[in-house]
Amino acid sequence: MDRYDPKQIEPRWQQVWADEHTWEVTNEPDERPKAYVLEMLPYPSGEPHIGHLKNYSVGDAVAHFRRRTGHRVLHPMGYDAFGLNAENHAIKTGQHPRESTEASIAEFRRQFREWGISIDWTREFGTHEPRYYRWTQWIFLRLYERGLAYRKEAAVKWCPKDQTVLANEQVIEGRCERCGTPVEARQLEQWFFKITEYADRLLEDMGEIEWPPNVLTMQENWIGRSEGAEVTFRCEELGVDYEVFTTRPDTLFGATFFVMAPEHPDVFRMSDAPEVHEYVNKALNESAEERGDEHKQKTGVPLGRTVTNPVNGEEIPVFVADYVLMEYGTGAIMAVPAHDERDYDFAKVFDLPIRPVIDCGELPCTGDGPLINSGEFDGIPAPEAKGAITDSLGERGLGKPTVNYRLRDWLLSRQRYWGCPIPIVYCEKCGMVPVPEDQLPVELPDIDDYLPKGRSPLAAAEDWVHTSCPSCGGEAHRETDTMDTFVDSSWYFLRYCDAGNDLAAWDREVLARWMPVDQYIGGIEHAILHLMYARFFIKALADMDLLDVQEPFARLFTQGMVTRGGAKMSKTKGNVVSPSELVERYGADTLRCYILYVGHPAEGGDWSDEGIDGLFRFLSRIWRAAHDAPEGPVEPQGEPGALVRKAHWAIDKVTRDLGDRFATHTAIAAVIELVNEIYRERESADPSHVRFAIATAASLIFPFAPHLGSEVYEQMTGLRVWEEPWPEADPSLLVTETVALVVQLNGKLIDRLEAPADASEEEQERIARESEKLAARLDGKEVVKTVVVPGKLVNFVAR
RNA sequence: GCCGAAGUGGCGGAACGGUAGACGCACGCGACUCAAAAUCGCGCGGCCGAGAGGCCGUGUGGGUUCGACUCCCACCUUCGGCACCA
Repeated sequence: MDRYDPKQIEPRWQQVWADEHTWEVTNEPDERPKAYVLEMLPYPSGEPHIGHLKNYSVGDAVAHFRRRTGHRVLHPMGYDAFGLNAENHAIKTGQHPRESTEASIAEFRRQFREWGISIDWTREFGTHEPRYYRWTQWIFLRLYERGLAYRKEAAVKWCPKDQTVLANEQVIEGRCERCGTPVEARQLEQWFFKITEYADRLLEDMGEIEWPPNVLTMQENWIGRSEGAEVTFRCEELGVDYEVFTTRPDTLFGATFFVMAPEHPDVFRMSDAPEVHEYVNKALNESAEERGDEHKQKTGVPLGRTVTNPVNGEEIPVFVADYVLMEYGTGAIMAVPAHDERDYDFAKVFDLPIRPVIDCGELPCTGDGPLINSGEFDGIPAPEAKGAITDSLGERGLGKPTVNYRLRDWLLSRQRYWGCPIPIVYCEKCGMVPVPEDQLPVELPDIDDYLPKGRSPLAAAEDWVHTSCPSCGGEAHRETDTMDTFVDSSWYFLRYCDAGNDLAAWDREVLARWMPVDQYIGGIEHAILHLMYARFFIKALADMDLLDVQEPFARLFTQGMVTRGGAKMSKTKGNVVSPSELVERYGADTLRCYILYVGHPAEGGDWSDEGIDGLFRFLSRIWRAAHDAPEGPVEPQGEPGALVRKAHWAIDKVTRDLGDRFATHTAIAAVIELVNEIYRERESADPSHVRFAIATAASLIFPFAPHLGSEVYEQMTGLRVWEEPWPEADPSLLVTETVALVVQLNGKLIDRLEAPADASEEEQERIARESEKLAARLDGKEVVKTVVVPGKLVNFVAR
């Protein structure tokens, strides 16, 4: 071999790592600190794309770095295997989702090996395997026992194309997250997880995790906690009290009407008029998109009734209007047109009184100011008045402080086939009965027709559906909905810790040895969905005394999305970049380095393979330097020269970039600089220095290009680089004897002079004053001030 | 509309308030070669200048500072999240 040939190098090292089980770790404790490094598990559909390569390249660099800095690293892999893609494929082709999914898994596995990712394969599983989903069902039953999984009829989001309900989190701008179809509202009985019970703890515990602030903010906004008051408006004619939620009890005196959502159960009780029925029906049949259009003019119908404003006894008219949402607050609002834009618009359309009660400028104004037209509260600043008015209502039993959330409970049932069955049976006598633990898993039966028909395709598997009641033995039928795939991925990281355990989902002690995940790595698109669900699961399981952590992921790194032509890669758009061709052409090491070099991995960007040649050249240069290297020891002999200093500089730079800030791009750039220096100095420097620099370059590039790193390091030292500790920079070699002292005049660079690195401020100033350029530029001007930055520069301020 | 991030050469991108453009791509020149590729070396923000050198330059306008890509204020543009949430 006389040129760098990844086709020879890469398979050889992959074989070594497979044969020797290099990346496997046991669950036995040892003296090293643990590090659980995890990338989000892939959703196996087709073959991996370049975004996967980026994700696992980042994670692998971290895993290697942690291993070589003395950690016992857990770095496992699995597959989020249930889901709609495989099922839709089955509808088209008749191929069982299991077959297409497992074919895809085989391809992902093959490529992960081809990329040289350092995975402990003994812990691998797919979430569609009964040995895994048995425990997903077990967790469901624990949540059920605790009242955290429940069935309820509610207005839910329905995707007419996928023929299934969706969680709120899976509706993006009124459309189905998966297929983009506008969703419809339906009144259905469904399974929910009570994530709202954890809203406050999901917020509070954000202080305990090191996550990107934008992700925390997104979750915070999603949870949408707002403090306010619950206020009672009584309808005397009906003799019914209606509660409303408001964040602005200070504006109560300005409430001039009252509005109910079309879904509010009491609308027809208020008025049975035909126009009311017509309006409600129309609103209910509108898509979320149509109804939510912000430019739409306000519509509504008066209900011919009044309710009493509790602060002043005023009778105000009641309307039904679709701008009020049933799912937030109580589904009814007090309307304050002077201080709420929506109420203002509505009042304008229906010519309702607009009464300012806060002196805050032009109406409608939502800001603060002193109260007016508010009786005894006049003059009080609005923020203060909130409490005062709420207290005064409280004394009369007509209001109290309360907190509301935007977050809704997690709707987890899906009317689809390819998912984890919900382990519940319905018995005519006993009602809803959980499947006993020893009868798990409830296995997914094979069926012929995958086409959804508004109910789960499982309902057609009659032999499977008909069963006996675990409680009384009588006739019963199984739940035919399956679980949202986000349930599967909300606990997979726990299973990796104890993947082979057939007796339990995990052994608590083993779990305690690995959890929490020290470094989690994945796409920003999961900022809310997966990352919030998993946090909820861990908290719920901790409350059941089943594990010992409160947060699953101690540190999170979100990589930016790789796009193509400005769009997210997808098979339907036909813009997927497949890594396998590029690996074929350049080798995995080049591609891995390239994707980590084009920019900080947290940044997204449009894919272009321009520049990949440069990284191939760079790795070739390392290889060739080693190939042509002189014989001898790798320990630098004699006085360390520029090359040895450069090597230590690179060690320091890569260590800081990788350890502190995931700056893989500047870390690789530092190794490139070192290699450039090797080429400049290799004729003139001491041979041992050259050898040391080459071995150092191999050692530093190893986390990014593990095959080449191993190859060159072995060639130079006879050792296996992954068994060697991470190099340490010698601080004495990071400083030089002389520095280029910058001379500035009024903050502008005018000269550079050589000065001793340890020169005192006075000496520095004296040296700088001798600058000929300074003298020429000063030209009679007077220096009025001198600023000295030790070891760096001297700035003369002159007029 | 609200919240957040970002605007730097032809391109991807560097730069604890202290030498703007590291490193790579593309491009140009040279060496090697019969030649080409590969490789090795050099150059490469703009303007003026034969050169030495000078002036301008980090989205726009202001401010703080001896000194601002970096901090503050306003604006413009792009991207991401949320969006009739009371």
